[in-house]
Amino acid sequence: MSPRTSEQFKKIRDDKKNIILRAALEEFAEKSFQGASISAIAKRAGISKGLVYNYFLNKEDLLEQIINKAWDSISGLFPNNNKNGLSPYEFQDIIDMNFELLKKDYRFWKLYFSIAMQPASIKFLEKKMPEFISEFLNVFVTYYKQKGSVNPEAEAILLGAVLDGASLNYILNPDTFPINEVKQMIIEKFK
Amino acid sequence: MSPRTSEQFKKIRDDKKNIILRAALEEFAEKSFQGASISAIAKRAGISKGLVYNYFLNKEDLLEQIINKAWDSISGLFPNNNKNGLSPYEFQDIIDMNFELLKKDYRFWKLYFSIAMQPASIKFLEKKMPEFISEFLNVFVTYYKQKGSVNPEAEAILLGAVLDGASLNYILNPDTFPINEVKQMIIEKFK
Amino acid sequence: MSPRTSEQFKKIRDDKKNIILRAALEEFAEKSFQGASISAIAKRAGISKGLVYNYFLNKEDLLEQIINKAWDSISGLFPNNNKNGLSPYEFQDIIDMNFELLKKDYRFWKLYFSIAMQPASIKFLEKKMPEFISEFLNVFVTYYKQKGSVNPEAEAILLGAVLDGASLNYILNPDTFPINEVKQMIIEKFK
Amino acid sequence: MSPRTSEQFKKIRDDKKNIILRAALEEFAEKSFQGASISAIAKRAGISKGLVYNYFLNKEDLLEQIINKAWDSISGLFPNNNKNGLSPYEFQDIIDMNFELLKKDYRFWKLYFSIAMQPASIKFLEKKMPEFISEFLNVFVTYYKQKGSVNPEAEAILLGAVLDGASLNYILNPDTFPINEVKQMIIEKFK
DNA sequence: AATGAATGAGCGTTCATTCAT
DNA sequence: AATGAATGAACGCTCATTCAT
Repeated sequence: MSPRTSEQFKKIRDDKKNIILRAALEEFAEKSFQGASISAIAKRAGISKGLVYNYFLNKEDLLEQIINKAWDSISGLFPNNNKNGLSPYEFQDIIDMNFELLKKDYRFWKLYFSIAMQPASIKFLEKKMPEFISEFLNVFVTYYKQKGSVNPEAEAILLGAVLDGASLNYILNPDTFPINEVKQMIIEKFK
Repeated sequence: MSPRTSEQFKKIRDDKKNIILRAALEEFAEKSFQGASISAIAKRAGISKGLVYNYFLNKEDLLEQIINKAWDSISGLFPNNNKNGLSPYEFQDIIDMNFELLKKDYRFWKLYFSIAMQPASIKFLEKKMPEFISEFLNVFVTYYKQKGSVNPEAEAILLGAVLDGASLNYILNPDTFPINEVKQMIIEKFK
Repeated sequence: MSPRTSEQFKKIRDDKKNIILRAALEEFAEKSFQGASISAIAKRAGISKGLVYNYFLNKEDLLEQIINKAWDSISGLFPNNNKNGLSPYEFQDIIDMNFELLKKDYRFWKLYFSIAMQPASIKFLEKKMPEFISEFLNVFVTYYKQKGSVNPEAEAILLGAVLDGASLNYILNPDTFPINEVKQMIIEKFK
Repeated sequence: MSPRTSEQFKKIRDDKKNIILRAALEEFAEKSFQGASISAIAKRAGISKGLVYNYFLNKEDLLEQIINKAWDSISGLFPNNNKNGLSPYEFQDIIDMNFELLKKDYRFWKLYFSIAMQPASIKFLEKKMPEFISEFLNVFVTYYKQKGSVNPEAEAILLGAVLDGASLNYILNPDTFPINEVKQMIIEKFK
C-alpha cells in the first residue's frame, strides 16, 4: 500500500547495480569491450536490456564504473611511505599483492589487458591508464635507485614487464600456470 | 600480345591477396578484430568491398590467414636441432629473434596479443594458439633441462612470460620502451 | 483532526491534475507531442512518472484533455447571439479576443498549430479539429453575409487564414512580431 | 560479366536517391520529422532500412537534403531586380508563385510548416530558416516602401502572415480550400 | 495517492555478407 | 577479377507503460 521508503529503493539500486557491474565485467572479460553486447550483459544479469540504462548512462559508463571501482579497491593497498623507499619485505609484499589481486579477480585483469591494447578507442582511459601504470612503476624506480642499480628506470620497466607477462599468462591459463613457483622466481631474480 | 599464362594469373592473385592481408592486419592492429570493418580494410587496400570476398571466405578467414602466414614465417626461424638442446649462443639468438620480430612488425604482435585475450570468441584459435605457444616453450624447457635447472618447466614458463611482458610493453610504447637495455637484462638474468 | 471529506479529496485530485496538464502543455509546446516524454512532464510537474498514469490513461489522453480544457474555456467567449449576426463592435471584439487568447497562453497555440499539422496521427483530433474550426468560421460567414459580401464563405475563410497566419507568426516570434499594428490593419482591411 | 561502368552506378544512385527523398518527404509530411521512422521511409521507398544509409548520413541529413533541394528550385523563381522594387504585375506574380508552389508540392510545405514549429530541435535549420523568411519579406518591404506605405515593415509582415495563413489552410484542406478566390482577394486587399 | 524499478517494443544506425552486372 | 548496390541481423539506446510495494 504505502510506497517504499527511499532507503528501500537505495538498497534495491545498490544491489542491482552490483549485479549488473559483475555481469558486465564477465562479458567484457570474455568478449572484450567491443565484442560484448548490452543484451548479453542484461541476460547474464537476469534483467531486461532497458534496465541497464536505469543504472548506467551508456556502455562506456559501465566500463568506467568497473574500472573506477577496481581502481579504488587497489589504490588502498599501496604502501604510503614509498618516498622513503621500500624494504626488501615491502618489495616482496608488492609482488605478492600483484598475484593476490590476480587470483582474487582474474576477470578484471583480463579486461584490463584487453582494453590496454586499444586505449585510444575509449576516451576516459587515455588519461587514467598512464597514471595507473606510472604510479606502479615509480615505486620500483625508487626501490632500485635506493639499491644502487646502474639503470633503475630500465630495471623497473623490466620488472613491470615481467609482472605484466606473468599476469597475462596466468590469466590465460589460470588452471595450469605455476603461479607460486613463478612468483618465487621473480622475487629471487628481481629483489 | 600473348595471353597471360596461368602462372601470371596466380602471381596477380597472390599479390592482391597480400595487399588485402596487409591492409587487414593494419586495421585489426589499430582497431582490434571486432572494431575493424571490411569496408575500411577494402578502402585501405584500394579495392572494393566485394573483392575481399573473392579472396577470403569471411572476416574470420582473413584473420586466420594473417595468423597462419605469420606463423609459417616465424616457424622457419627456430633452430631445427632443438632436440639436442641449445647452445648459449643459440639461446641468445632466440631472445634476439623475439625482439627482431617485434621491431619488424609490431602491428602483427599487437594483433596477436589482442586476440590472445579472447581466444574463445575466435573459433580456430582455440587449437592453434596453444600449439604455437607450446612450441615456443618447449625449446626453453629443453634448454633449462640441459642446464640442470631444478624446475625447468616453471623456468621456461617464466621466461615465456617475461618475453610476453616485454613484448607487450614495447608494443604499447614503441617509442619510449628501452628495448635494448631490457633485452640485455633478460639475457643476463635468464641465460 | 477530522478526516477529509470526499470534496476535499476531489479538490486535491483536481489541483494535481491541473499541475500535470500544465506541465504537459509546456513540454508539448516546447518539444512537440512526439518529442516530449512522460518522464520530463512528470519531472516538470514535480511528481513521479507512475503518478501520471493515475490521472491519465496514456500520453494521448493527456493531449486530449489539454485540448478539451482549452476548447471549453474558449467556447464560452463567443457571443451567443451570433444567429442575429455581429455588430461591427462585436466583430472587432472577436479579433481582439483572438489576440488576447494568444498573448495569454501562446504555448497552447503553439501546441495547437503543431498538432494541426498532423491530425491523422492523433486519432481523436480527426473529428474535433474540423468542429473547432468551423464553429469559428461560421461566425464570420454570418457576419459577411449580413454585410452583403459577394462571396461570404471565401471571405470568412480568408479572414480565418489571416488570423491563423498572424497567430502563427506571433507564436514563432513573440518578441518581435508587431502584434498591435497587425491587429489594427486586420480590423481595417477585413471589417 | 564485366562490372558496371561508373555512369551506370551514378544513374542507379541518382534514381534511388530521389525515390528515397520522395518517400521521406511523404512520411515527414504525414507524421512530422520526429514521428516518421526510417523503417517506414524505407518501406515506402521499397527498399531495406540499411540502404537509406548508403545514400544519406542520417535522418537529419535526409531532411536537410529535402530542404536544400526545394530551396534551390524555389530560389530561382524570385525576381532578380528587387532592388528597384516591384511593379504591380510583379507583385501579383509573386503571390501567384506562392500558390503555384503550394499546388505543385503541398507536402513539402506541410513539412515546412511542421518544422517551422520546432526549429530549435533541428540544428541546421536555425540559420537556414530565418534567411529563407527574411529573403521573402524583404521583397515586400521594398514594395510597400516604394508605394509610400506608412508602416511598410508591418504591412510586409502582415502580408507574409496572410500568405502563411492561406498556405497553411490550403495544405490542411487542399480539396475544399477556395484557393483561387482567396488569391484574388489577397491581391486586391494587399497590392 | 504515490513511488520508481522494470519491461519490451521500437528507434536510428552499422556492418558482414550476397549478388547482379 | 571486380564493382558497389542491396540486405538483414544485430547493435546501443529511449521511452510509454506496468506493477509491486
